[in-house]
Amino acid sequence: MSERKVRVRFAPSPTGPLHMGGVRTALYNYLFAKQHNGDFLLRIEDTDQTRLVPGAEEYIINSLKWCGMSPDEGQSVGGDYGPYKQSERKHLYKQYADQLINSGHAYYAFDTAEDLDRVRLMAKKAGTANWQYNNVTREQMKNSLTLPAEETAAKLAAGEPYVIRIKLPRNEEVKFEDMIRGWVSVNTNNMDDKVLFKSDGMPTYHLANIVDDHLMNISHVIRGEEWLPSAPLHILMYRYFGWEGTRPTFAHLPLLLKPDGNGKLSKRDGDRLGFPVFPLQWTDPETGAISSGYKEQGYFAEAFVNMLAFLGWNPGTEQEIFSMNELIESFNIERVNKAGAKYDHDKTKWFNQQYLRAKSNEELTELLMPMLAEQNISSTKEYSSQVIELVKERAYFVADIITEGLYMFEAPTEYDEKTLQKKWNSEAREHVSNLISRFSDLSDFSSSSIEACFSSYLAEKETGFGKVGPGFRLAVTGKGMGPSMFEICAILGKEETISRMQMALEKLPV
RNA sequence: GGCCCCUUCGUCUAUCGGUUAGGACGCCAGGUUUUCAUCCUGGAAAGAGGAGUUCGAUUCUCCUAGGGGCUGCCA
Repeated sequence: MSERKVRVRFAPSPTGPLHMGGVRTALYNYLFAKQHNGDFLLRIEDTDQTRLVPGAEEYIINSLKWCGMSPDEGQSVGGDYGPYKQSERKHLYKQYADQLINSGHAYYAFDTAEDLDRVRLMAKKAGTANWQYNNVTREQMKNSLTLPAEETAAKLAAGEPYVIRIKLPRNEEVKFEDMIRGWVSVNTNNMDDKVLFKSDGMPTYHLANIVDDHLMNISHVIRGEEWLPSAPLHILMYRYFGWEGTRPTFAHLPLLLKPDGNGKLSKRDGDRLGFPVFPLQWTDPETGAISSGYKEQGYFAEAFVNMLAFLGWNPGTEQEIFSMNELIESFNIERVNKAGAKYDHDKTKWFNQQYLRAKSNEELTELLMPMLAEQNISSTKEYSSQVIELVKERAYFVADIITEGLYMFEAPTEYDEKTLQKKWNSEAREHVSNLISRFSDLSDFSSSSIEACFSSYLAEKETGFGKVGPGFRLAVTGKGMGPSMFEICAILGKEETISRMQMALEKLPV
């Protein structure tokens, strides 16, 4: 049973940007494939031509790429089972729908959309629950089951629009084993005769999905829980097609939920709650509205992926930081939780911080240099690296190094108001002035040397750090808090430090 | 409404019948720090409720409640 090569697919619909829930589904597919030396495919499910959004397909591909989950096969990469976009496979599906009609498992239905609307409306008015086209109501509808054969033939010959619906049996228990949920069972009386083939000549998800998974030799279907209710339908379809022997194993993933309130995480929650829901920034092609992305917000792809992996799965150990390779090794689909998980943005930030700290100063320098250039801040790699070492511990994002330590690159242009009022007085000015001359005499302007000089000054004046420190910091950095002043000054250098102190004395009268 | 799935600290979760119910995020307190951040130490914080099975249930079964999903010629 386990000789079959693992082949999984991520099959998004290009109706908009892929959100983080979708990315996690892709991730679990990817991890499962890689740990079994299998294939990870990307198939674009664009059977609903009315909902296509320009740029969405490209966005999906770019998102997977950013996350480090390149498909082995699929749209944009090719492979032996292409094409990998359903609209390009359109010609394939009709024959399979016909096969089901011929075997008595499907039928033509001629009810128009308006007919159905009317019936549903009437049912609603009559106070009955949602009307369904099922093994009871189909008797009252216009289809090849109720119409005389000649009339059906005539309608088809006349080119009258029709759909093909599956014909579900009455009162049959459909059971299947889900890798995550165990046995799931549904009675066909609670299911409806889903449309398999639409009047526009395109298959619906249900048909295209089953046909393609079969044709592409998919071994495991790992998808979101929203598909669980239609899984029994799919099970039945595999049976009716005679493909039960190679039917993929199913795994339905728990959903990602809103951090507050109820419901699944949706595209709107990001703006409402102040965090991105998309991996990459997205510009709506129609409205021009911009939705922020994790990448643009400064998250490392590894941190984003690590966070997503832990939303619904854990290794059972206390390790939380996992590289993609470690995830591939440790992932176990049977350890995926059943219940939905609320997204926690604080935890995401924490993950990013962990990754930031794990990076070497060299790596961070490479990331920082272009950001500095963008802001027209000139600096050498060597100098930047020193600043990184200094402020790294207080940063969550690479950009924080600039916002936290801007004064390391540029002399302050403004001074913290609160510190100014509380700590800047004639005494503080006096100390700064005195320190200027002390510093001028220093030949060794290292952190320890500055500290020694500073300490002896305090001793001499018989005063404490609290009397001198804040004004000193304000003069040099413009801030009321920050890293060690001695290290700041050592990195800035003697000349710059003294010049800033002099500037403060000029600009900040008491 | 119907059907299906789910239910341990605020959040993500560990526990595969016997534990002082563990960890992480966040929060609080103390320590370190001239300051802030970091870091260290400590703390508060959970088995939805009710039956049953069992010597013993967070763990197994059932019921109730709550949450989620689906209920389209959308995926």
